[in-house]
Amino acid sequence: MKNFYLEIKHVCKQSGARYGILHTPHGSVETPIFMPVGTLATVKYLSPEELKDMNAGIILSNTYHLWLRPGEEVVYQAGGLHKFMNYDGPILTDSGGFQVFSLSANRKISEEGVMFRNHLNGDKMFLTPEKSIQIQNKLGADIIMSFDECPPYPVSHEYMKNSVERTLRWAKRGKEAHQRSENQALFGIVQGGDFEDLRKMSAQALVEMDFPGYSIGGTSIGEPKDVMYRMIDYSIKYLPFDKPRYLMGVGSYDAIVEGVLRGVDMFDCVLPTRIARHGALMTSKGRLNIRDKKNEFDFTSIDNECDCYTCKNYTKAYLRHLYKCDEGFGKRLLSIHNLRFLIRLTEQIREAIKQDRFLDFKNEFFEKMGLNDVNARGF
RNA sequence: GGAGGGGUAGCGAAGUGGCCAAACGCGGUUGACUGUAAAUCAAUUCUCUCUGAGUACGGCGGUUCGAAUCCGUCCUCCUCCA
Repeated sequence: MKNFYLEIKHVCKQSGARYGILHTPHGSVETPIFMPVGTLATVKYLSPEELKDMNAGIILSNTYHLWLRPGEEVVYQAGGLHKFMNYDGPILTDSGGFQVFSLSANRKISEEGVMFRNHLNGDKMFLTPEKSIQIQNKLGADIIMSFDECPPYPVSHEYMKNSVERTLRWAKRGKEAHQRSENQALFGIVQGGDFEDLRKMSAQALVEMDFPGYSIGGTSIGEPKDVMYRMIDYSIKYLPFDKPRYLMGVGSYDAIVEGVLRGVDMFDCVLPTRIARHGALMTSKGRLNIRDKKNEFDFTSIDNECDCYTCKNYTKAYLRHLYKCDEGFGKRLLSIHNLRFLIRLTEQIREAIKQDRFLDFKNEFFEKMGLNDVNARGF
């Protein structure tokens, strides 16, 4: 499609990491990019204006959730997701595939699709690759996802092989059902867990089908970090250079840096917003739990290196107070900070790539964050 | 003045002879959270020289092998009647 493509502007001579511009029907964004998640057509607690202010480029929404409420027909008649939620930047929708994993207690997977009971009232629902694409066509995001199975980690080679093969057939079916390929970019999703041969098979088969972009799925579901990085390597080596690569569900700052090093262009994650609502913050000195008593009389900002609205205007003592009183404004301020932290991180990453010093940047960053052990939990 | 009902850990509130350092909720302290079933979940919350010991269920004194639980007495709070 003409109005969707990745323009690779620079490859870091030091690291091989890439800087680019992703063109979409709703504007262009720089990559590598971190995309905030707004499952129910809203990034929880934040307005579109606030997202713009923090330089958020693409935001996510979710097929499964919008299918249940308010229903894709409502969004369609509203004029599509952009109009419905008043966000004129690029939007990406996930296919509902991840819910097959996260709601796994109530589901049954077959060749045709997935039978499951929804989380709202237990109604039986049946989602297929075609149905997922049809819903996403109606929602109208700029980037949409194939309907995949995201098997848990770990799982046997046999199970994973069957799953990957089925997910490939689902990708093909979804691609054939896609009615709006001129203005919605459908991504294929590489699966295969920690098995190199299956990642290879998955990636090569998807490339054969020729998608405008490729996602790497099945990561950040409980596996150790070094395994996650291996999964990325196993996948990316078989993906075309000129197409965007999207690492799904990854949003810890160390994994973003490691992902970029391996050639990832796009990241999304609920982590910054969810942990913000729970009082945990990403800072240039590592993790901070705002609830802790040590912040009671601390009248400094969360992070003196941060340029976000929250850090410019509010103290830890005040934010702790709002948190302990369960005030929505506190969740909003903390969400703004964490999102801006990751977005600013990607800005720094892009700058370092352009300057051919991304490896130096990575080493300095890990040093600063105290992340010497690859599996240490920076976040 | 009379009748009745209460006083349990920071607060509320169960328990009414041994399984009670005392359920449960709130509050407090801390941890977790990765394509959002998440304003959620978990741990911890009398003291200490802590796989044990010491104090503790309004105060004091009894009964009993054993009391937050039974008896006496005092203090105190609430409701109703005068």
